[in-house]
This record gives sequence, C-alpha cells and structure tokens, in this order.
Amino acid sequence: METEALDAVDGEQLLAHAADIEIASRSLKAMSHPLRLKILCTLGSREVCVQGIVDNVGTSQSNISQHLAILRDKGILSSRKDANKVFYRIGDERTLRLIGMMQEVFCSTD
Amino acid sequence: METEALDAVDGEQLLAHAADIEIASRSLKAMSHPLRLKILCTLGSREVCVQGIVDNVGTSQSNISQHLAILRDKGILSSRKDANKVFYRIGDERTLRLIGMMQEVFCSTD
DNA sequence: TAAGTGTATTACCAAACGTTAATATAAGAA
DNA sequence: TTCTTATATTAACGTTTGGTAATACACTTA
Repeated sequence: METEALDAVDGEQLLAHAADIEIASRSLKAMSHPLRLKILCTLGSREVCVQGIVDNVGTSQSNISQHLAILRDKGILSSRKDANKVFYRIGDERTLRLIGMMQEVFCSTD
Repeated sequence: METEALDAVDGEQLLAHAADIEIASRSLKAMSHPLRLKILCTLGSREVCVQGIVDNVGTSQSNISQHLAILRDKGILSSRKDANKVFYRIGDERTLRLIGMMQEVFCSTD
C-alpha cells in the first residue's frame, strides 16, 4: 500500500475518470442505506434466503423485499430460487471487497 | 422451515454492531453523490480552496458550496480561512482511507 | 470610502426516496 | 382442490434531496 496515490501532485486526483466516479457513487449509494448495508453485511460471502435476511435485519418482509430489489437491479445481488425460497448472495466482486474494507475502517474491535 | 443457511454460520457477520452500521452508512451516504465523491477525490490528501474545487469539479459555486457544507457538517471535511479564501481538506481519517480503497476497487489500473 | 473577488445562505421547486398496507404470485402440503 | 408459506409488487403518502437563482456576507484593494 502506497500513500503516494493520496499525495496528489499538481492537478492529479483520485478516481479521475468520470465513468469511475459514476460507477463508484452508484455503488456507494446502494450501500448507504442502513438496512441495505445491514443486508450486505448479513450476506457477506454466504447465501441467505429472504426470510433469513428478514429475521436478521429486522423489518417487514415487504420492506426487505424492496431493498433486495434495489440491490438486485443495480447488479449488486444475485439470486437463486430453490423450491419456494429465494436465496440471495453478493454477486458483485467489487461490492464484496468494499464491504470487507468497510469492516476494516469502521469496526474498531476486530 | 429453519434458516439453516443463517444458523450454520451464526457468528459470522460483518459490521455486526448497530452503531457501526449507522456510522458507516452515514459516511457512505455523504460520499455517494457524484459531485461530493468528485470533491473528495479532488481533495485527496491536499488542501484546495473553493474556487479550485469549483474549477475542477465543474458546477456552480453555489452548488459546490452547498455540497461542501454537507461534507463539513458531517465531519468529513475541515476548513481553514486564509484572507478571503477558504481551503478545504479531508479531515476525517476514515474517509481518507475509504477514498483510497475506492480507488483500488473502482479504478482499472491504467 | 467604493468596487471587486471569494464564499455562504436562502427560497423555491421538482424529483427521488422510504415506509406501510394491501394485494398478487408461486410453490409446497394436506 | 384448498390451505399455507415464501416472496414480490403496487399504491399511497410524507420526507428528503438536489439544483437554480438570487442575495448576503467577508475580505481585499484602489
């Protein structure tokens, strides 16, 4: 890890490309809602069905379903149907990495 | 009927504490607007005055000032006044780390 | 002092967001 | 078939957000 990237020199800046900014802010926005972040943290790298997410996150089934739809539509989650259950997982590698990084940054005692 | 997928790895969940979730989502939300993310990337670890940010980010002075206020009020930016100019910098260490991480994740190595 | 430059604030409006409640769909069980 | 569980969708409504335009404030210089 080099700190040189942060020491922007004379006009140099991070995430310089407009497309990168758009993609990154889109992902951040998707993760920035407490319930959605909690969903993502509940999932981590495993697969959990909707009811499992509801039990863990703690709001109504309808509310969870709508947040899952947002994450799914943005390409962050992917799902698999088994019988009458639907299992979700984080299908976007970058998001998975970001969640891990969030833990490094925001969890003090680990 | 049981949520075995969840029970199987009961203890394994990222950002487990409610307080961490709140703090993290708050920071993410602040960064999740394209203009604000661009401001943060413009700053990096250096100090830039408002007009410099306006020139680099590219919207109205009023709009930039409002986004700066949001970031300042959330404790992400700190500022210093010199004559009639105001210089901003990222004053929150965690945000600085996150921005660096965003670069790792979202910037294709070119 | 007046004029000019740099920054912040306000008011207004439209659009996006988030929650609840109700309903719909799908699949397994009886 | 009918009942029950699991998940998704829709409508409605209040809240928040974001942008523009206008204006106010702060400081500097002539």
